[in-house]
Amino acid sequence: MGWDEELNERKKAILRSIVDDYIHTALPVGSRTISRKHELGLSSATIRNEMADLEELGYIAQPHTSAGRIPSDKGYRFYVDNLVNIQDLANEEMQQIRKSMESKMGELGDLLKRATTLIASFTGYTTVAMTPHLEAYPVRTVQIVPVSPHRVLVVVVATGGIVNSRMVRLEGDLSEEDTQKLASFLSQKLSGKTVTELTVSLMAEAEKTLSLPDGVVIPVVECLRECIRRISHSEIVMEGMTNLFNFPEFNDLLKARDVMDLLREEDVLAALMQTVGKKANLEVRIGSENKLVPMRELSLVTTGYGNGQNQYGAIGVIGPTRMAYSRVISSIEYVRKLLDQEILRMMRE
Amino acid sequence: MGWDEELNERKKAILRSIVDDYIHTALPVGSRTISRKHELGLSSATIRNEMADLEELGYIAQPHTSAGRIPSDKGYRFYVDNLVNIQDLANEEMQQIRKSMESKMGELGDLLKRATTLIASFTGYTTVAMTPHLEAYPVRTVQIVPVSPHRVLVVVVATGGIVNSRMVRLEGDLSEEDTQKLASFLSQKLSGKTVTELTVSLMAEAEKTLSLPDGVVIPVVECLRECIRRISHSEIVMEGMTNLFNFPEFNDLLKARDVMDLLREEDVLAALMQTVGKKANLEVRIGSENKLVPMRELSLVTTGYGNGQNQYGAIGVIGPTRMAYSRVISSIEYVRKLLDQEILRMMRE
DNA sequence: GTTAGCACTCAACCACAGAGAGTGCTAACA
DNA sequence: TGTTAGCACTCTCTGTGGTTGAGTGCTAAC
Repeated sequence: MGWDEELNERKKAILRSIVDDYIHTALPVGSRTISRKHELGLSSATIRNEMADLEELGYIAQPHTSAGRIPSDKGYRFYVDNLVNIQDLANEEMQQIRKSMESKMGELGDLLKRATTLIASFTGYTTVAMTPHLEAYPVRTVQIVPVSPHRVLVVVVATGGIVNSRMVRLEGDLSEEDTQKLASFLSQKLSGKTVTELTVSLMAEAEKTLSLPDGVVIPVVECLRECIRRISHSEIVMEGMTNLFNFPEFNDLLKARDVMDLLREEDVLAALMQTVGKKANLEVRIGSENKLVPMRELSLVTTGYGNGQNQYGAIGVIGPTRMAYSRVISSIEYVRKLLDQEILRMMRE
Repeated sequence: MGWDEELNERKKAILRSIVDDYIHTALPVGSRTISRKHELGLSSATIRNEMADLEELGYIAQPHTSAGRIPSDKGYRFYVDNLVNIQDLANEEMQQIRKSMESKMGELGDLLKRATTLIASFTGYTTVAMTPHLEAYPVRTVQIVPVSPHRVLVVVVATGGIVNSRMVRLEGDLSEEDTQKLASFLSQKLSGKTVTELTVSLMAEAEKTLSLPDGVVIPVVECLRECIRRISHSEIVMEGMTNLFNFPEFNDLLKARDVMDLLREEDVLAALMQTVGKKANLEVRIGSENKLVPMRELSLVTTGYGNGQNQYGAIGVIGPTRMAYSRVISSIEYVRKLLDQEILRMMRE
């Protein structure tokens, strides 16, 4: 990318000024504004000339002839890659986040929820988080707890404090002893497995090996399958959805609806975040860089999180392309750091 | 209420026409429209006279001098109490609902979610449901499942298939045997209790009676408390939130925001629904009849549900005061009937 | 008691002018 | 040669005034 040569220092400074200004006014910014507000020691005329160049190169655009310039997606991209100054959060802010993240009896879900809420309130945008996949969490044990004569609670414990349980009704009776047998059989078969190997053959084997009463194995295994599905099915947490209404770009009710509809669809969000999950690093997708059509006017800042090895969920911030990238990046990075630590702690236990 | 005398048959017919018309056009309805569309055999002039009376009595109002009339809250109230024709759902519609509600391995949460989705899609409004209180579900047993050396899963089973479980980390060791002892102690103490009697004295008693290692009882009881809190804390399910955007009354972005903010607050919704929970019957709150300020321009149709005795949750439909009351009432009533049946079935097992 | 007719009201729509912000271009300047 | 002042030009935005049309209330006739 010959970008470094394409723009001299002065052009970079002007582009930065335009983006910075536009990010917090949402108004096209003119040459005079820049020459006054930002101390570049240049007259508006000079800046006009440079802006004409920047426009020709595609970094900025004019909504109409007599308006100032707004950054294009390419402009934002350059800004994010080369110009943005990432400032650490203020000390009190970091402290506030740390305090909120410290959990006494944390389960992963709670923790993520808190992290998401924090980022949403610190950035003022919509924040989404996804829990890790099943692959990240091999099954540790399966327990079966008798509840009433014909009902048992199936509990699946995976590594990392992940638990899911579900009640199931049995067709036949199940003695205390048989319960035990079935549970340890299933535990043994599934322990360490990360993939759902709950095939028909497993059921057949269970029925043959254990000689249990009819109408017991199938419901239990079905239930187990559902539990594992729930663990593996990445859960989506979202906070600050209505934050987007604060921005003038969504004053148009039609656009607002589109975005709302997008955010309402958990599947879509999940798909969106899944593409991130594998990578740990911070990623910024600006406007048209997004594949999803309704996201074309939005930016998405994401990062994976996890224990530093292979298990990753993802967090993302969604806002207008005119996004306070600096603030978003520093917030999300800091929260992610703490999140990683907490998870590591939880896994170790 | 001298309403029956206040309005003669003709006035009632005209009021009904106005409400019916306004409900599906959202446009102020004029005298000519009524004399043409609805077959009352009256000229527009006559209707104008009657409308002047209805306005004086407060049933309808004029947005401005040269506009038609729109119903007032009082008008809607009269309509709902005296004029609305509740029509049963079509046979295919009922069948569709029945099919969706039939659950194979139903847990209450799933069932409610499905019911809510159904009503939202049948009415086109926002639908909210609340799970029943704890009082409805006495604790049956407490189970403690060992997971790893220092971690156990606490499971609370209440009547009616309600289960909640939560992982807790222990400070000290807990043998298999002690686990058993503690669980049966807690089960015994809490069984049948509907109120959380998890006082400090209980912990003290447990520690004295059972002579367990340090750092075990307190975390477990804390965890138990949390489980019970979760069961008792009415959960809110909502569907079709964005449906409201379809209505012109929310074209104003400011109003839309207000409503969104209202709906986002689970606590507020919970409070709203809780006032309904105790009563089983259908209730309609129109506009200003609502206590909550942001609800003053909305209507809320609610009904309790349960097993016919004392345990009630609630379902509600939220929409503009200009709501298709007939359709909403028939939908909600039908779903509630099925829901009651399902719950009764679940409780019996 | 009902209806036709008429004058009146008022929101909604449109056209148009003026203001203001910002530009591109030219010519002067360092 | 790069920078700047000046100027004509463009285009949005705002406010104003006139017109249209729906709907009303009132009066007088049926």
